[in-house]
Amino acid sequence: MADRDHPLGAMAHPGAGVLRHMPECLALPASKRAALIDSSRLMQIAAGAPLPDGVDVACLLSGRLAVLKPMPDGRGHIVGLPGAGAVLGWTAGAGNGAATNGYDITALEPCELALLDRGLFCDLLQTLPDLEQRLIAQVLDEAEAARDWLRLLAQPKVTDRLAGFLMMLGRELMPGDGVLHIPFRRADLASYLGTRKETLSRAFHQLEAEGAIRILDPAAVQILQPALLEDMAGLDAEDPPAPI
Amino acid sequence: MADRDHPLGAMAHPGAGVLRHMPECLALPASKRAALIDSSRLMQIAAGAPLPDGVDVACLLSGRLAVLKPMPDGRGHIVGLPGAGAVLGWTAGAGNGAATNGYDITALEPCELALLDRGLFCDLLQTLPDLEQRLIAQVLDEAEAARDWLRLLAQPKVTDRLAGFLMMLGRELMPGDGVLHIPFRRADLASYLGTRKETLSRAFHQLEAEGAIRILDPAAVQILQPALLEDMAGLDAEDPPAPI
DNA sequence: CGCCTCATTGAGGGATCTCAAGTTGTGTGG
DNA sequence: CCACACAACTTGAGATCCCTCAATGAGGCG
Repeated sequence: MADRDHPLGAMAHPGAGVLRHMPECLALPASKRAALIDSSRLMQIAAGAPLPDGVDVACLLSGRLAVLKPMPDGRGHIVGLPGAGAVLGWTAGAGNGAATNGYDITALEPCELALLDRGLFCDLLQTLPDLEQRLIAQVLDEAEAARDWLRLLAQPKVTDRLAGFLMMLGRELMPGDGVLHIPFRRADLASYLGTRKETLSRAFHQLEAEGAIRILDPAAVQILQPALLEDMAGLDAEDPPAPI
Repeated sequence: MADRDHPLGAMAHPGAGVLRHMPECLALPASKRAALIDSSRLMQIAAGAPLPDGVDVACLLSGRLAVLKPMPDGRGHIVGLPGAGAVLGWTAGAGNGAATNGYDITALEPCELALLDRGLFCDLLQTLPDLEQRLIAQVLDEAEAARDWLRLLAQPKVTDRLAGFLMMLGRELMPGDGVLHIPFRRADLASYLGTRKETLSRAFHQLEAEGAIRILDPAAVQILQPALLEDMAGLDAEDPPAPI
């Protein structure tokens, strides 16, 4: 197993902080749970920092990550925004490679990760079909989310794509006051949305002019009319309908 | 179990045709395999026809399907193009609903499906962890493919998106002569690629003018310069690089 | 302050959308 | 076989949107 003098491995009760947040997708019988928690270590990642190498199986306790697909030009393309409860690296034994399966993973906010022992976790998978089913459901949810991104990017107008992006970002991330923090620079967000930073900037200000949002600073907007954003992002009626 | 007088259930050796094509992802011990094949029925779907209601667990033996995510306007958005070997509906027990999990599934070509017995299949899943791992790998591959679609749709230019689409469509579907059948109407394909049918038509003819393809008829093109298409679809160098 | 990065704004040209008309191919009925 | 209707694709023209290049703020840092 890994060394015990990990940056955060020396704390007196390694499982205490983990236990407090352990997500429901890892609900387990008490004995198993205790063993898993006992073998876990807590890792914290600063906003903007990448997932360190060597992370094997891990569970995201708090914060939000960005999963980027590496591109030939050295940058990445946003591909998913897993939140608390996501389990990383558990599929590696299923035929893939490392914990991140070849993706770049970066923290969008300060994140807490529970590093789990692979051997123990794989044992749990084999003995608890229920756990495996929950993790499969998680993978299916991620695939579903990727398909929502597809629908979003298929909007012909940049302003509509931005509206959809804000809705997706806010769906699980927005506090009550409607203030949404945008954890991307303009150039990166533009790349994800299939446009350029200048056009994206204009799209932000157009949404503001239409009263849908208010720009607090380049990295934060207040959602004023979610319904308006949904309209722009959603349906665009076209020609007469027809089957394939 | 289901009735035995299914349109194709009355054939003398229901498993014979299935056995011939049974994909490797369903490789099983001989006895299990025989039982599964014995309980299966063969279904054929014409090109353009939707997957009939009531299909539970099924394995695609030949042909290609389109998975469409239903949209508010009644049309769907293309979300995946599973080919032979895909297993449908096996995740329903994992928390979701029907065989198609809420997607519209349509045959792009004449397809052969093996309809499997759910109870038997679930038993197999529980007793053969290897099988489940292969199916999980399949789900992960689908998620991966959805992410490729994301990259494709993030291209700012319609011609580039079309080039990428042709590459994706041809990756597993192209015969040796490079003639690619396009199983979508212009308006639908335009919707999937985030543009309009007129612009898409012009993009096709631009690709032809550049010598990358030759338009045989509206539903078939010959790929003349795959490398050129890859270039257009692939990398688009942008501003100076930077982390998130 | 100088220097850097990032966001914004402006201007011009190119790409795309939209509406409209023309073309092709197919099936139907005489 | 031909006339016709119909659907899908193509082409054209003008308006709009977007990309590109360039210049200007705004903020952080030595």
